[in-house]
Amino acid sequence: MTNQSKVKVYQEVLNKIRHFIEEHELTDGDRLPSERELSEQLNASRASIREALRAIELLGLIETRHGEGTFLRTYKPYHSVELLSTFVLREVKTKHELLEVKFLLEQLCLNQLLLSENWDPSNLRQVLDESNDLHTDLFLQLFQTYGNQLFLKIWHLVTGFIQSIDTSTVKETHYIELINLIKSGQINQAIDYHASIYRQF
Amino acid sequence: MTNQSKVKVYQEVLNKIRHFIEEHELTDGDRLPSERELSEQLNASRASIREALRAIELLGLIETRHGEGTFLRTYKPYHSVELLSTFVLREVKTKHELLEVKFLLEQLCLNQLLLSENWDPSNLRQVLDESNDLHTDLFLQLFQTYGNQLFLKIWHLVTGFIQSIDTSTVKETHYIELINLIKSGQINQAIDYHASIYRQF
DNA sequence: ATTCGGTTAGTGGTCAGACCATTTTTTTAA
DNA sequence: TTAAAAAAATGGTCTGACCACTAACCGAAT
Repeated sequence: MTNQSKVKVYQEVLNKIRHFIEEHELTDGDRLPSERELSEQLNASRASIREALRAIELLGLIETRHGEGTFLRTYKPYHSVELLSTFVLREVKTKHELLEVKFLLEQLCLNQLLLSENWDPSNLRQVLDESNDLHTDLFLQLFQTYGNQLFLKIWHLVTGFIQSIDTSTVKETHYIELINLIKSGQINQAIDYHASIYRQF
Repeated sequence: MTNQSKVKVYQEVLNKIRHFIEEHELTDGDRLPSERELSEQLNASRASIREALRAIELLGLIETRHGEGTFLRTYKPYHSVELLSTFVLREVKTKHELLEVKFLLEQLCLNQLLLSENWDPSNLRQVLDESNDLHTDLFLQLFQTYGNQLFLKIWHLVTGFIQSIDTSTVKETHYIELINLIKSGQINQAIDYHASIYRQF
């Protein structure tokens, strides 16, 4: 007898929905049959249909609109990252590791920007003047400049976690100095300075 | 009036479960309260509880055993792979972002190992000989060697998502070469070689 | 006292049906 | 013709029921 024989209804439903999408060649924005229709067509209770839909909704594969229906949606792999991270981090939540990863990501971002030829650091918006959290807003802008959404998302996530367990802040003057180094094009010095800021932890 | 105001019950439940896990410091293998208990404690119907649990089950965060209960489980990014791949094959931009982040994380790992003085690359286990996925197993070992759990988990997460949308593999010989470079201590060359592997994408 | 076997309580798995909230469509009335 | 009202369709949620599986309990035979 096989060990993992029992396949749950909602799993079956997922497969059938998959096939349905392939058969009908549905793409982004297209509407799936209603939950009640699916219930009949796939021979499962509406509760099971919903369990399946809720699962792929959390994955970010569909979007539901009350009163309208269920729609395919552009897949965003990092849709559920927030949720995942909370679970993933439950054993790992040491302050040191968080800070280290955050630092490494930021340094990596600076390095990558340094390597890209068409980056003009002087374009950094002056909006930073009105910022309450210079560090976060500065790197938010840097990550956005680099352009990789996932990269930004991961950093943002780590940053959020740190702020929830550690409220210590760094003197603003440090970041003003860092910003000046960046804007004047001295990226290597900026990277060193950035590292020095973290060394105090 | 806000547009996305309505938060669904199952999403609330997910948050509450998250908090529960953190409060009670549950870890892999620990049991969650039964669905009926959760239903009472979290003030939601069992149906909603199940929608939440099914969702994170699909993500691979929990495991349910009929007649026993619901248990936390080591996160397995490979879990929902087949499902995702069918949905995801369109939309290339995110794939590129995923690959880029994966590459950057790996390069970062190599770089950090290079910087650490007490690392002896010759200690790389030969177990890799029996590997089905040289790349993954190699870097799994490297990340473990570096020792930052969070760093490893993030990489693992990204890797899992990538495998769900891209089954293309790289010739084993490339990794044998890479491993040789690492083991012989030529880390800088290894980093270059690693980059060259990714350039083909 | 020990062991075997059945009973029972707890748990996840599934379903049917009801009602609400929101949106769309249809019908009705001005 | 048009605007308001009603109806239908759809997702959101809850309740209660029943089944299948597991583990713990308990009594009877050894």
